[in-house]
Amino acid sequence: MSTRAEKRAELQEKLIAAAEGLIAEKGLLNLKAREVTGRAGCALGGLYNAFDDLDTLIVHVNSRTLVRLGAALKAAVPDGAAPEAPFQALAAAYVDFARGNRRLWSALFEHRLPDEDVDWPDWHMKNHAVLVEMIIGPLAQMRPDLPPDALLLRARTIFAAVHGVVHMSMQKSVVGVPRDLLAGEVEALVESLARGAEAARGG
Amino acid sequence: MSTRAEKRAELQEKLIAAAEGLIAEKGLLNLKAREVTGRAGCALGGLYNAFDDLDTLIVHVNSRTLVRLGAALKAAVPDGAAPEAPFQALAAAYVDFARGNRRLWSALFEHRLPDEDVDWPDWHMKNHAVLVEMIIGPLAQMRPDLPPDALLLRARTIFAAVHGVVHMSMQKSVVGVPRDLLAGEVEALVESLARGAEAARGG
DNA sequence: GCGTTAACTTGAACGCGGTTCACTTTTTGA
DNA sequence: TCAAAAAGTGAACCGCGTTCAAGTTAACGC
Repeated sequence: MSTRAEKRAELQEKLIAAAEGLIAEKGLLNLKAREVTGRAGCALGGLYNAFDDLDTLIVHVNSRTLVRLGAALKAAVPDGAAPEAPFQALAAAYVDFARGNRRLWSALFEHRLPDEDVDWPDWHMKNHAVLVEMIIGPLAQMRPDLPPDALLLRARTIFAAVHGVVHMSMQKSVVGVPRDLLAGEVEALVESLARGAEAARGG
Repeated sequence: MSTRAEKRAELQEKLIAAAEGLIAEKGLLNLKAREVTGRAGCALGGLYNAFDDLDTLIVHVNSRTLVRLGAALKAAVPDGAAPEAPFQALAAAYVDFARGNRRLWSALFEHRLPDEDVDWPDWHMKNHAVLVEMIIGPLAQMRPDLPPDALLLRARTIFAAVHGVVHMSMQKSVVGVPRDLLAGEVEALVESLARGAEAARGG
């Protein structure tokens, strides 16, 4: 009976669940190691043989959130490919997810690694890529003139543009769009982008 | 001789300058009270009779950055009003400022107040508003059909969209546009938005 | 089984860093 | 010139991430 690896995995799971719950309740900024281990039912030090440090634990929570977000986006576009509709569906689903998972979603972008120039683990980057990959398909249909690398680039830009509007609205930033008008503004933005793409393909 | 207010103002100025320099060099995350007061030439406690706390000092640095940013944007649009040119000029100036003041610019958006639901001082909100107000003028020319409040809303959306692209590119976010391609992508985005607005005015 | 070893668990202790505080020095107003 | 108020000072406080020495438990060869 290899209880060793099992118990380790169990503890990791409990810690991730505890951290996830605490972030959802109180925000990433108020996440404390002692509270996480308390809720997970282990000693303070236990965190540090399950994970390298608190940051790593947060990355795991974020990856889990990204998986859920990816699933929500996939569910939003019904696979029957129409030319422009997927954009609006994706954007709307993104807004919905952000609103329905405010603090966990914020944690995705609030979290910074302590050292500015070391980068994230590969598997986490892969999870992030999902966000952009969903856009590439529909975009390729609208812009058959663009080569693959330009498509990827443009997809990132489109994602970042939509994300920017959502992000500034969600943190009640001074210049953000009021929350109840967010969906409408994102829709207008996406329509603009779609029209712009249309025009660019033609010209 | 009223040295009282003078010396207080001098110390505040030295603290702001010190914090500004340290943020520019090492980033907001690495700003330490002891280092600030050290550089400003006062004791640790001195910070706390010049400002309420370190957060307040950071807000002052940020406001100063916003003023510089506002000036850079104003300088970019030559006051001779053309219909679409100002958008590209503003966006390009925004990109330039962000690139040329990376850490101070990042600090504008990284900084969070400890309590999630108390809001910023009025004067700081006013400084922030500048970002959006610059957009309203040109936008009003392109969209004479929109009433003032809709213009303000749409200006916020446009700002947030451009900002989002710049932001994700500047922090080397996983899904961000590579830095050297940023200017081009922002230009393409703004062109899309402009075309979209054009089309919307017509229809 | 049994002993040895390696891994895990634990909570006290460490170190960093923002904030406070008792104390001294300076400025103010009469 | 003097009492009261303000500002300056740095040691001490405290929250919090991380480490560590000690005790406990699983793993594996015999």
